[in-house]
Amino acid sequence: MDRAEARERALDAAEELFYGRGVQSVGMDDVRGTSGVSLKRLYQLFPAKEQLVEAYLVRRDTRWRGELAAYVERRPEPDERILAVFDWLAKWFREPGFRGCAWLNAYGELGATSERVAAQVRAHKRGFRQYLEDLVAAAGRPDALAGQLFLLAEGAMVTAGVTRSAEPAAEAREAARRLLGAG
Amino acid sequence: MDRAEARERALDAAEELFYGRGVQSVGMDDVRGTSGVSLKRLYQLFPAKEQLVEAYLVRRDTRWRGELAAYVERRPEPDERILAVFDWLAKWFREPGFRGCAWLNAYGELGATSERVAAQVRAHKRGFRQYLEDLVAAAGRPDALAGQLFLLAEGAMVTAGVTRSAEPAAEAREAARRLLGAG
DNA sequence: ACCGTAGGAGAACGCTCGTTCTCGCGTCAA
DNA sequence: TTGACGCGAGAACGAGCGTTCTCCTACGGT
Repeated sequence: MDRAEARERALDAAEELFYGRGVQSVGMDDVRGTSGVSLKRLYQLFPAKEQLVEAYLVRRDTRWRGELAAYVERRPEPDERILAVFDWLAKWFREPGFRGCAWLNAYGELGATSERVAAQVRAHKRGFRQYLEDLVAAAGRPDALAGQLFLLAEGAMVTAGVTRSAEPAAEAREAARRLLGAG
Repeated sequence: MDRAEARERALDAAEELFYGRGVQSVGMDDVRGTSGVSLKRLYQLFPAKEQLVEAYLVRRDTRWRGELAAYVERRPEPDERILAVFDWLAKWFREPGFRGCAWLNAYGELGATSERVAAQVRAHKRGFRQYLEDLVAAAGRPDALAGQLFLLAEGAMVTAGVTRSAEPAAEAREAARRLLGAG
């Protein structure tokens, strides 16, 4: 197992464990057990747990936004693309093991104590919001709409996480549809 | 200092510390130091830290929803009342020391490990949502609107917490106004 | 064959923190 | 006055865990 593969395995384990059980209730020893990467190697790759958390959030951010964009861009119409964001959320919420937004969970746990984690969360949310702004601009809609869609999406993620239901995605989609209709 | 006063002081300290720094980074010894209530007394009043957290969330829920209702009910018009919810959020977001929604923060920190805390969070959100449903019904608006307003409010709280800005309240208010206008 | 090095397993260390215990003082009933 | 009790201060205990260290094995180059 070379360095790159060890890194991937460590991040796979970190993602599964941190997202599923929360960061603080997972020890480095759990990451070792799940990944098969020894503690020594883990600390060579990530000098401290905080940096493993950061790397987990970075990698997940890339994949999350990539999958969203891939899904959305299958729709040809600009207005359809905007609504597709909420369809994708619904699909995500229904995945087994869904436990809310990884970044908001991490922020609740570590935002007050880790500046690196807080910065990652802000970067992810900024990226998502920027993506919505791009979709809104491409549809020739007013800028202000993007912020409103963003709030609907955030509310849906948080509510789906707490209530363990996919329903908020449909509610948010309907609200978005009405905002589009009225705009 | 009798039992009731000790309880209030303990909860005052718990609220200040848990909300300001997160639950996990505050020790029972910090609560003792801030409240002036001895550890022995604290453990008489709350047999475990988890129950102090629970009591903190319960008491804050009562006050939070009470203050919201008091603010909203100063407006006579039903539609105005709905929008007043977002004005109140804006006021809350601007308070010094605002650090996001206490319940969502607690959920991110403890939702995965404490069923009691998770239940309190769900109860609080259910109560808030029910309040919106009442306002919507009183305005003669369709039920579905309440869920949409709820998502806007949740999105605004979460975004205001992460970005340390009151702006999301105004964005959510504008979206709500448009949903009302279109409904 | 031999040495140097990398890496794995897991013990060890040090700190934090939830919870309990000890001790000593003040109070109040009889 | 005395003795039982409640309580505060803070030490003590024990578990969890991030991080480092020790020891041993395996292997690659000469």
